[in-house]
Amino acid sequence: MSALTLTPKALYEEVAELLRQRIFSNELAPGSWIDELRLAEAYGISRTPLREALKVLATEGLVTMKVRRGAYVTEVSDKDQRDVYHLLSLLESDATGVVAEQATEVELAELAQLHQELKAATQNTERFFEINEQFHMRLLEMANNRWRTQLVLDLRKVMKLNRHNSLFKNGRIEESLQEHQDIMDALLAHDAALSQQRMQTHFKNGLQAASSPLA
Amino acid sequence: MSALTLTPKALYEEVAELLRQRIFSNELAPGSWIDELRLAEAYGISRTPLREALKVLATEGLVTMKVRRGAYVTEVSDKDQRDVYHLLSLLESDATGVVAEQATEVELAELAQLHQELKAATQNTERFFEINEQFHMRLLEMANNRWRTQLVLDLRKVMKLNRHNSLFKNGRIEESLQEHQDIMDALLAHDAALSQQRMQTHFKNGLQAASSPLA
DNA sequence: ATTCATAATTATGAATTCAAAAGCTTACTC
DNA sequence: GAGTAAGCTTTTGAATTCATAATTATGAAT
Repeated sequence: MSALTLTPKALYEEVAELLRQRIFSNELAPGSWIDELRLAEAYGISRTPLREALKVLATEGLVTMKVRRGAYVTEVSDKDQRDVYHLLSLLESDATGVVAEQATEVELAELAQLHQELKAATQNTERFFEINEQFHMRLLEMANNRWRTQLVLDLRKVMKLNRHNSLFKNGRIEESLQEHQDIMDALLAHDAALSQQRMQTHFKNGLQAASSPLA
Repeated sequence: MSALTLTPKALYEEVAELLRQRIFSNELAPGSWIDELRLAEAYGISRTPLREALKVLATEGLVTMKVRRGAYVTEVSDKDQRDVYHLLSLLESDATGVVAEQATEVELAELAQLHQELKAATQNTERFFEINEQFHMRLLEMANNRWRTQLVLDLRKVMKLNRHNSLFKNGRIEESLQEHQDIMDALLAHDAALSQQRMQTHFKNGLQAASSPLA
């Protein structure tokens, strides 16, 4: 028997997630205004939960609210992009240090497993990207600070506002994989400082790879 | 002629701020449920903007929403407290390094001025706390990364959920002031690494001072 | 007296309605 | 033809209304 309706997520939450998807897919482009009536009708709901969702997205920074004008998708400048990326680097490197120190062998084995899957996915950009994100998020969870995990989740959302993120500089995937290998090695050796430093390098290289900050 | 109604803040924003105040003042204690009808009546508004405000606070982490149950003030455990504090230390130290490198002499003079005011306020705990916060926030703004500033703002809100934060271990004010002096010196010398490290020390000592993490 | 079932009450979630501001169209002036 | 003002339309903001889940109260049975 399957557990249906475990916690029937609130409607406004579901709508918020739908909107995020449309924003990340660029269907709702940065700078474009959000038509409440049109969207509510399209989703077959009233404006009330939609407006609640918009306020959540505004707090996350994905949309900007103007009084009596409505909401538009936030435009992130190149500087914003770099600023957010800097914070991701800071937070995730810190988390990596914690994991190197505190993770159990079982947890490290799980990361190693994800790393293996990553290795196997170098031919499939989409899948590589996906597993890469899994690896990063799983590591964060192991670092066991829900606030940091939440911050990183939110910041990654903002990064996704820029569409050309999913493109890759030539050879970046191989480079990225090697960096992951280096990180993995340092983690398995429980070397906190080295793990942290290598994660930092990983991010630094990701930024230099013009348009693929998240791999 | 004064500029009234510059941007007549949205009602839900004003309500959110009122709720934050009540939460920080412990009038709405952690764990207690929020009665929408009662509050809306008390504020003389309908439930709609109140509910929007609650969703914002939920995204900030100040309240927790349970489907079909409503919202209650988030309870932050000791671990949460430490976790959030760790992130504040990380983010603010990083900002301090940036300021040491990039701040103009005019900006540093402004910080020095705030430091002087801090020095003059050691007899007034309330005021010391206030200026201390001003110093930290002004420094953050100078570090010029609006995303980091926002994160710190949100995290500091969460810290304020714990009431006994405003108490001070004996002698902590003098200690804190000296640490600020050390930070100020390093900043004026444009020594990024040292500034950063001293800010980290400042936070570390703040945590050890049992119940006064933010000074 | 305690427990369980059912009815009444209350509170939340969401749709609908209403008010008012912003934007747009049209017509008029120069 | 450009500019402006009046009125019309659209859209947002907020109150109200409605539906339903959750809680509390009531009462019967063991």
